[in-house]
Amino acid sequence: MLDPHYLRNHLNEVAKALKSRGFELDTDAFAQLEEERKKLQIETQALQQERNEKSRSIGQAKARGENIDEILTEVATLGDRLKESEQKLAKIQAKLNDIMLRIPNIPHESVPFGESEEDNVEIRRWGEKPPMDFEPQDHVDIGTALKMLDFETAVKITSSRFVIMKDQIAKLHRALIQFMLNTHTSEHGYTEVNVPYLVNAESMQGTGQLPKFEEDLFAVREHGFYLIPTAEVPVTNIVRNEILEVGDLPRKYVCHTPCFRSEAGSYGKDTRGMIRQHQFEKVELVQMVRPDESWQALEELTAHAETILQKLGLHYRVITLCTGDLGFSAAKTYDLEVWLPSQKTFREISSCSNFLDFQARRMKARWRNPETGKPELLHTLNGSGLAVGRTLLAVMENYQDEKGRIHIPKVLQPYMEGTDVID
RNA sequence: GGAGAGAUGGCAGAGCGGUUGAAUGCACUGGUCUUGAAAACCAGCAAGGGUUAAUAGCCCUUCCAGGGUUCGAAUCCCUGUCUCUCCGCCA
Repeated sequence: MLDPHYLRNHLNEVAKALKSRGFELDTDAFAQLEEERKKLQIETQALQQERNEKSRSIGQAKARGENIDEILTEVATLGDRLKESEQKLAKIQAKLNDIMLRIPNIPHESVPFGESEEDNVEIRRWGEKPPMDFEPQDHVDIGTALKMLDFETAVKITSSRFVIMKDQIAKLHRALIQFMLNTHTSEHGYTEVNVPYLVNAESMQGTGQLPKFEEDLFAVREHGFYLIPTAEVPVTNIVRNEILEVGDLPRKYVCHTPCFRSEAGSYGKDTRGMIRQHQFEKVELVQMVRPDESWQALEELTAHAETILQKLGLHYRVITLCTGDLGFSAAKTYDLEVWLPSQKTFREISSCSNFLDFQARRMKARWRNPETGKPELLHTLNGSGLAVGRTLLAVMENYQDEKGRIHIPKVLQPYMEGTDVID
């Protein structure tokens, strides 16, 4: 959520910035609602003040043993007027709040302007394409031939966009998780957490999935829970409604969870293989930091995610998302894209974002600034470190040989009990 | 799932329907004392919002959440959520 104060006073400026990411803010309607709110709020508070004063004088008169009939008649209609005013105000505040919750974050000034992913800007590359003097297969063909990926049975059990991993592929998948968690905890200073996979609506609102993106989520409606689309939701909400002391910052969490996405609206997109599944696993990095440290934290967090790709020896590039491709809550996002030989292109494997105080304001996540002594909103960041399913297929494709075998990167071999090739 | 108890400031913990936004302790901040620290003593210290140029005043809201009773609710009533104890079930 944007700062309501700031929005009110810089309405046109904000509207212009939001337009760069394709969001139209109806400034006239907002300004009018805001004016109404102001009038009603002043009126309501004046009535409340009057009630408080009269009630207090009744109490005092009674204590002195005086007659209170006169004051009581004065107050007779006050209750009804106040109630009416309060209800009107509540209604308009709810309306404004709903609007506020649906306004995306303002892109940071360093974010390149653009309309779609076409306009994203590559900022660096690492590594090289693996040399292959044969036509590379995709992970579906490799995994199916090995009888270690089974899409058909998963359809029987559930539906499309699910998969069954078996044997050495399942183990490789598990090895990747362990490797990522160990790297981030031992080398990057993150604290490992294990969190609920079902969350309530407040948590979803806190990180920005609700109210606007309900159709992207799976829900357990009879309990009012949602399946998490990313560990970002439960992990970031750890600090919801908290005031952290300065010594408690930064908080750096790493968390492995399954992620559940309905993929509404992506019909026909990436239908083959494990690129886009309803259920996939991810190791997520989440940071809560002092506001003056968040931009540096974004660079560090991105580097932490990159470390995984580097240790795995996977060729990748880093891009800055342009204004039009930016996610709802993010002020700036770097995507890591890994090379996929079968598609002869780079595909997203991590997304690292600074949300500034956008999520923190929704969550009331604060820290006590020792300079002012007052609670202030903190900044939140997160990034995949990495998406495990996509990393798995990147390893399968980049480390395949002409016989359809998969060679295991050195760093993973200890997690594979010494296995160096899957065949 | 059944029975009972509870939910108050960063934490612990009082609180008669009427200056209670809330005693007290801890923590924290400032000061005195001290070579320094500790201790002791003194003082300060909830959050959110409105108005405003203002981090000045003034005002409003908030004692789990949502309703209700009342001129007035932390205090009374109803509903929900959560926590704890016991029983049942269970990885």
